[in-house]
Amino acid sequence: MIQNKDAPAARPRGRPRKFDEAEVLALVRDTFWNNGYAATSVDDLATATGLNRPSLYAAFGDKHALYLRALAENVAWSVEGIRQRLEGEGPLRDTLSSFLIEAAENTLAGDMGARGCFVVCTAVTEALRDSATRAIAAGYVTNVDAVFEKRFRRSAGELREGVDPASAAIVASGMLQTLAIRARTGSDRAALARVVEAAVTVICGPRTTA
Amino acid sequence: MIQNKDAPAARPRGRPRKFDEAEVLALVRDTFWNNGYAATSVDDLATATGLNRPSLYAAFGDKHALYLRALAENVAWSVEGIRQRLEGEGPLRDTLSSFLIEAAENTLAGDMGARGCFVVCTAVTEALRDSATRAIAAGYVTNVDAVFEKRFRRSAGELREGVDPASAAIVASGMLQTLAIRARTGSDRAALARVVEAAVTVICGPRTTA
DNA sequence: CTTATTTTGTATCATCTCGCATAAAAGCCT
DNA sequence: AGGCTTTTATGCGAGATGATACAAAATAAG
Repeated sequence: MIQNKDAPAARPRGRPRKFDEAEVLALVRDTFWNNGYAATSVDDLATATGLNRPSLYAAFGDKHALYLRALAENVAWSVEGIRQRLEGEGPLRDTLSSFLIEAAENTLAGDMGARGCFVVCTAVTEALRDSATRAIAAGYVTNVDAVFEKRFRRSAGELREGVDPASAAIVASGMLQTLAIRARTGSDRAALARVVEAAVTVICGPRTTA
Repeated sequence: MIQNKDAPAARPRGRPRKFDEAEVLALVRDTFWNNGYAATSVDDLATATGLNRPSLYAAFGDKHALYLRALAENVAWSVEGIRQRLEGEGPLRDTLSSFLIEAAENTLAGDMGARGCFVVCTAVTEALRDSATRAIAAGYVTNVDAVFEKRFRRSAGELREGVDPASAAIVASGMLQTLAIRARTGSDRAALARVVEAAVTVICGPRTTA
């Protein structure tokens, strides 16, 4: 009873790991994100993480399991991030606009250049051959739609007339995807800003509407 | 002068080819389209086309050149197809709606399942590492935007109030992309129809507006 | 018929890739 | 200290992959 019961896992048993699992997963995710699943070799992952292949296999399973894990975590993290950034109490137009601008900024990030969205720009390619990847990607699409719809339902009065929350959500979701695609294909910040402006306009109406 | 001057290339010189270049390119394109660039081996292409590797190399260059060629042709064909399908004289809403429904139908096609759009669902992944692919994909995005914008400018009066042709084009282009992404991740025909309906509504206004 | 030219098809080569076997290392427990 | 357990690190092996060499085949030109 002198021992605390929620210590940091109490040092398991054998030789301690030299890596942090979350950190390694982030590096793995970034590598897959940059190159896609098929073009990433396990060697690439080992180099990127500083681990050697057997350590990767022991900790996470094979390449496919590693990809699915990184993808699933990214989806969960991403959907939750969207939810949080939309929950503000201000005018819907402002919330949506600043959310999309921040999203655009995220798609422009990346150590090799604008990398877009992990799901949209890498998982979609694999989705046809790999049903597990497809399922996770489908979950992303569905959940993003749902998050937008829930938020829009709360402020349904601020949507353009005749645009129901579900439709607005589909459009917002689609515009989020096009931001990623455009960033990865070379669109610059100004071009993405025009995308954001267009999205906000069709969802909330023209700016000088008040 | 007895010889015609526009005969079918007048039989070049040596042993004749046993394949049609356009047919082979279509099969190559389908293979890349299904699996993406990185996951497609030259062996896969040889099997799909019925040619052997040396014939492929001799006729088209290496795998990368083959991909770029298939991609570029698909972009040109695709952009031109969009342009043609939008040029009708009827109400913009109807033209846009039936165009998008047909586009949705196309994204659902594919011998392995709904394959989406060649550019959006395969080239985007490679775009970060490969500048040639990125350039072609960027050209697709830019040209689709331009085609939509031109069409919308012609019927600017049928756009929702406050939505300029350029913004409408960005939204239409983005919704076309999301159709591809959704199809490839498993959305069914009904779900895509809702996407089309949402797109038409935000661009042309609610249906009962007349 | 012979020669030149081009394509086909088999075989080959060097490299990459995945996944694992094996032994050394590093920490716990008694 | 000695044993137990888990991780690390080197290395290996079967197979895939990209690309080419080379000879046989097929056709036009002379």
